[in-house]
Amino acid sequence: MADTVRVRFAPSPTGSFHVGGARTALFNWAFARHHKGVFILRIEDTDRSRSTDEHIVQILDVLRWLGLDWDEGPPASGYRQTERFEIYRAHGERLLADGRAYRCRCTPETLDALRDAAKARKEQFRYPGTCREAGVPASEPHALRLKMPVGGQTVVEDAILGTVTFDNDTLDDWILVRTDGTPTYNFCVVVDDVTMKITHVIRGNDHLNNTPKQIACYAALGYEMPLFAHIPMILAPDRGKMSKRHGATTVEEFRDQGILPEALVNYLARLGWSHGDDEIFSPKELAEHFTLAQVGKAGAVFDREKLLWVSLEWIKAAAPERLAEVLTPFLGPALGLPSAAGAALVDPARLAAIAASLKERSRTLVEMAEQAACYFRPPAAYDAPATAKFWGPEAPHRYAVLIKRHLSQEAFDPESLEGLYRGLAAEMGLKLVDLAQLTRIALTGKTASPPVFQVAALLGKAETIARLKTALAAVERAKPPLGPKQ
RNA sequence: GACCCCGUCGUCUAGCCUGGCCCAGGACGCGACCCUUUCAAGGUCGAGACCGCGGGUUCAAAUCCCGCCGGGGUCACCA
Repeated sequence: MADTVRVRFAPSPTGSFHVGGARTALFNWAFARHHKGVFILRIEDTDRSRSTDEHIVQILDVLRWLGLDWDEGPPASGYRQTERFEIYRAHGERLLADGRAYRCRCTPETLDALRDAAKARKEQFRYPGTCREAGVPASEPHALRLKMPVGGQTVVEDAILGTVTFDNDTLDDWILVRTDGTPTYNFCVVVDDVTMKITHVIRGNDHLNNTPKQIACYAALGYEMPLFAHIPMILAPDRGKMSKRHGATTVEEFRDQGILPEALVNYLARLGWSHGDDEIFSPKELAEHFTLAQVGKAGAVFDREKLLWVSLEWIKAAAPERLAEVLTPFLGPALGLPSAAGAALVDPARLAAIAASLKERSRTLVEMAEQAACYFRPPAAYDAPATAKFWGPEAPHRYAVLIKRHLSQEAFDPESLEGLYRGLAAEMGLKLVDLAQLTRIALTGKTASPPVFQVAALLGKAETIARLKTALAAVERAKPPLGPKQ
């Protein structure tokens, strides 16, 4: 390919950042990186009433969080449509001067009436071209319309869908510039893509029907067309549109749920794209393998379960130090404290060790933080099924022995502790599990936790013994010892 | 309604272009077993798709052709 690949992601800042948008951004990014091209971020904020600066900031934040770095775009100027009105105006004038566009004085009311009439006759409405040859003078209020070709067909050679054909007679003279002088979306897109020298337009399937209109605009302007690639939509489990009703839909929500960015990127990539039987891809591998030819045509249902699996895979693969860092903000909330409180709770090294003990049993950082609670405070209560099963008549005696042995235990690392327990179990004629579960309940309040010896080591000798004593007191309260021990 | 797109296990998908290696492979989820101080993780095995339906073409079709049905998208002086 002689020319450098230039692609863009062009969100409109009118709402929160949807995962569908994230995937479109991702495919563009991966395509650009794969071809050593340029990834451009452009803000489509022509809709001034709905566009807000907060949404723009949000878009930049999310893209950075996802690791989808752009080569051109904000904060540099010139990448927001509101900054580019002069360019659109000039192109509109040129089309008018070339006779490729014309002034139209039909009012929205007139058009609505025509639309209703067409609907009553069960016909599809198309602008009848009333002003096409009317030579409406500039002095009159007017919109600018593009002269669409009459008869024939417009063919879209889509990199994903193949050849898509539209009859020109189903297309009408659409509005380039409104009566108030503002350019319409379809016009801006064409002008922007052309002036930014976009080579491949990779966008959602919902834009396919805009494509023939835009192609006519490229032709009228005398510009070369980019290649188009329309990617399939992301669907809800009922195969409809994804909405809040189905749970999380925005990138921020997944971030708040404790999904790692590379996990979300990985999952989104596999929604509609594949590389053989491979499932796990780092962003770098994505860039390496991504091709439009391997993007599917059918819509893909968003499956939260699989996302969680991918998330677990990335948590398992993450370095403990990194986990400690990203886990910190989740700690406070998990302990019922303000989110800022988490940072003061532990030093990074200890938190890294904690994260390491939790990584293969946490699908999200939220789950990890919840499971980490036992490292920061004694159990608030003992799980009822657990005590029912393990706090038998012999429990007080065993706790007493455990406390005594822990007191005389010097080395408090997992291996030494395991040795202590194994020796003790043999001595008492018990299975390791009989002792281990008692300690686990004392330490965590539950029957499920990371390996107990690891938990005890992380807690330290003093805290471990304190919790064993608390548990002993609790068993005795619940079930007074039966006669003399031994 | 018109136009456009899509249709392989519940879900994501490989295979389709260049028919036979596919009575369809992988992954998630599900079930069983193994491992094991618990839960996970890991390992092994299993259930699960008449390749939307119906016709063709062909010695041979998930793969090519036609029709149908189903789903989705778009039909603004919104983006």
